[in-house]
Amino acid sequence: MGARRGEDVEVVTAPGRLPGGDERAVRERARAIPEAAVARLAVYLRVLSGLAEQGVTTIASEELSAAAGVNSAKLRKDLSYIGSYGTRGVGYEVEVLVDQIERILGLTRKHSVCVVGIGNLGHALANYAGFPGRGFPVSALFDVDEDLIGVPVGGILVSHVEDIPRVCAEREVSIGVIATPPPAAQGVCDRLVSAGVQCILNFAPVVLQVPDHVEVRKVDLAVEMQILSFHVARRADEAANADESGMVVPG
Amino acid sequence: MGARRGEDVEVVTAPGRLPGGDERAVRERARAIPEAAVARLAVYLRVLSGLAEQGVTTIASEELSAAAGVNSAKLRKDLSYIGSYGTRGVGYEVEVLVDQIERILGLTRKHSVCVVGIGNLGHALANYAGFPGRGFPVSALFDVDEDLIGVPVGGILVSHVEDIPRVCAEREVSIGVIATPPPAAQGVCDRLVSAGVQCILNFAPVVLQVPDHVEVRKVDLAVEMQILSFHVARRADEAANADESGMVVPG
DNA sequence: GTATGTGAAAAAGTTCACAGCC
DNA sequence: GGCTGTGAACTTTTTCACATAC
Repeated sequence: MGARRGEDVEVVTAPGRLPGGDERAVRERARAIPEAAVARLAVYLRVLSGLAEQGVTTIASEELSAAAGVNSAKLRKDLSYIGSYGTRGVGYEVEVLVDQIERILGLTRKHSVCVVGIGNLGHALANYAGFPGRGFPVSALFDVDEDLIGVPVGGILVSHVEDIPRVCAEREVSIGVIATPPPAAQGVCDRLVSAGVQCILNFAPVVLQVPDHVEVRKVDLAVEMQILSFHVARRADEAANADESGMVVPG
Repeated sequence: MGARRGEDVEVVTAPGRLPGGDERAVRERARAIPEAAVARLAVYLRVLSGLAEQGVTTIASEELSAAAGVNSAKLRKDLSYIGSYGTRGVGYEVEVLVDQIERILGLTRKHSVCVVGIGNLGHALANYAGFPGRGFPVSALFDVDEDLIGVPVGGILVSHVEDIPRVCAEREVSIGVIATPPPAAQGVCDRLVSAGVQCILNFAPVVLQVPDHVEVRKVDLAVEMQILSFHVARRADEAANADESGMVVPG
């Protein structure tokens, strides 16, 4: 990522420092993109794809950031993590950004997905044909319900949860989506992990315990609702306070 | 690396700084619970409710934090934002924490929810009878499809999107859930806002534009998948690098 | 003139470590 | 002894502001 620097700002290595691990740490850090920035890059990508479809070829940070709901400094900083692809005085070429973000996010390869738990939600997920933002083909479905096994959902036959290891290996599943009832989630997770799945998207309201090398992201409806509830409450408080211009709060 | 700030750089207020709004800002800050902590409080609440059901009456930060998937210092800090309800040398009373967290999150009152867009996902959401973590009754459903209007889903009749203002007012909806196709989302959002809904949970892959007083949270499948994809890719990179530096890669 | 890219400052969030209380 | 509560240290993330390039 050839950000060129006039001079090498040599890190004046303190003389007593770890010799071996240091360089690698530095390289890793240089390569590292903040987690928060990764999430936003995905958003920028979607906005950019939309723009490309509309025939927009060039865009300035100000405009792109507005469309993505962030401020322009943050957008530029985020983009700077992946390289320097803009033109000063002009802006960014939409197509270039799309390509670069896709590269960074690893979207140049396909990631097979399996969905475990074909209830209401699992059904909905399986039917998101090809999963939002193509590149994530759903290639296996699992449930424990005998009545569902062998039934096609969104074009894929449901397999039994017991077969997770075999089926996931065969179909090279790299991402597992858990949409089971809470009590089943940890067990399913363990099976996925032992099947070699390294990334899990968890919709079950449970905190999954996984080994370090497995990445879990969770989507938690109850938590989201409660956060909103908190904001409703706070707003009510603020309104009350504004009213009184100050003092409050009994235990 | 030498940038330590050992001594108190006394904040000699630069004479050019805003003096007026300062006090209020300070007071607000003192009262404020970090956004990140709010999300975790909701998780603690769930874990605690489970414990209470199992008859556990007292728990130490170490154990509770393990169950919630965070470290104990963070847990204690988070709890400290809502008050001091623990006993040194002992731990926390489960019931007390449940009550206090519920109070802070505003769960002592009910929040009526409406779901807009009764497709696969909306259907699943509407059927989450009473919504995860009771206290969020679904009290209205909306769609544009004439064939759906008047049909009961999860016990509630679907209304037309045009009726959002009237129905939301009647049923005192305080949280709107958007599960429409992307192109419809902003329009629906505008309607919800004009109906006085101040909190929105958005499942549509669009960045919603709302006035400042409206709180939006989004659940974005595509983004979640892409973040996982990023981690798959990074892992692959790391494996390649480790290879280079002579490490043994596990199968 | 205009808009990027980026050090440096500020803010937010996390972890440490230990005084204080049981 | 054991565990909470919390200032202080540290880390990460965001914002500022401007040199740099077109």
